Amino acid sequence: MAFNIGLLLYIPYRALEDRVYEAVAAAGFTDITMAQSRVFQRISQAGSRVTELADRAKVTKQTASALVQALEDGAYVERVPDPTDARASLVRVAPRGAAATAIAAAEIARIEAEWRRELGPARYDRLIRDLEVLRRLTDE
Amino acid sequence: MAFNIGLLLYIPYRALEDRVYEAVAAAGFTDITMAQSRVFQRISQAGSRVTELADRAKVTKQTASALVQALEDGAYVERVPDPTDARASLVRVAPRGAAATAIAAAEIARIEAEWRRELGPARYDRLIRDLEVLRRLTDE
DNA sequence: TGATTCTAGTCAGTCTCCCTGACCATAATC
DNA sequence: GATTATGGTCAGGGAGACTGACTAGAATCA
Repeated sequence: MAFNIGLLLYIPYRALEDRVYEAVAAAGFTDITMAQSRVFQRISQAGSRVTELADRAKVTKQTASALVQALEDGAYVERVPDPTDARASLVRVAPRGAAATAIAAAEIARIEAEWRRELGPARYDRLIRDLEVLRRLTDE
Repeated sequence: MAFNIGLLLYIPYRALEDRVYEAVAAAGFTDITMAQSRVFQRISQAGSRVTELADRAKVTKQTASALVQALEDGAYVERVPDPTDARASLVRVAPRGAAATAIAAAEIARIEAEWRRELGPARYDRLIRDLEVLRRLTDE
């Protein structure tokens, strides 16, 4: 079986996501889904609008809206009115969301350490830089 | 916004998949979905069993079975009885599937050429090798 | 200013994906 | 020969994501 670059990107991605998801669930955050976390990851420090999250996660705003609603129901995020636009609201990470983020970050750090050990630090850092180039190219 | 390695893998992957999907659809193969193509990609030359495809694509065999059924309905694959096991059948790529594969492969080649140009050939090849290491590590 | 157009977001409906649980038929094991 | 394991399907359900239609407020422009 020949692996194209797509699969080479996808397989480690999927493995990482699965492990993070399990770690977060094991810590008691069992009411969060991957789709929700993909949106969640894109919330900026100052708070993000639903439309903004939809664009970044490349889903429709209806989908983003439903995912944010579920995150809000689970107390992972909170919505506050946007002071600059009465139509909009800002989605912000709530304390419970921050707690889950900490668990996820710890697991990601663990995985990165494993991968870094496997490839060697220099090669790993280079890989990150190269992927960053592709990210900029494709994440317009 | 800080990008963890997960997002750095996911964003280019997603961009590539979207482009390939669009190219395939533009060539007239509009009745195929991404989930179907993820299973399709894992069919080996000699034919693969449904259970095997499920394992490789990391979905349940029920899911794989339904996706193979849809691919069969669209004439992308065909199922033949497995001569070595009366319970099993072998899923094989059918002519229409091969035609769609050719379109997809051409688009992937185009994207790879762009990425190779962007990174430079040596750096690109190195990236592929590094990703292959991660793939082996995570695709047990 | 007032009318038009644009934008943020929701509601409703539908389809696909993917899961769990139950089950059947054949194969492997003891 | 009985039990257990494996390949696969059927049924049912929840989540994700889409399109289309709509409301409220913002921006534009005549």
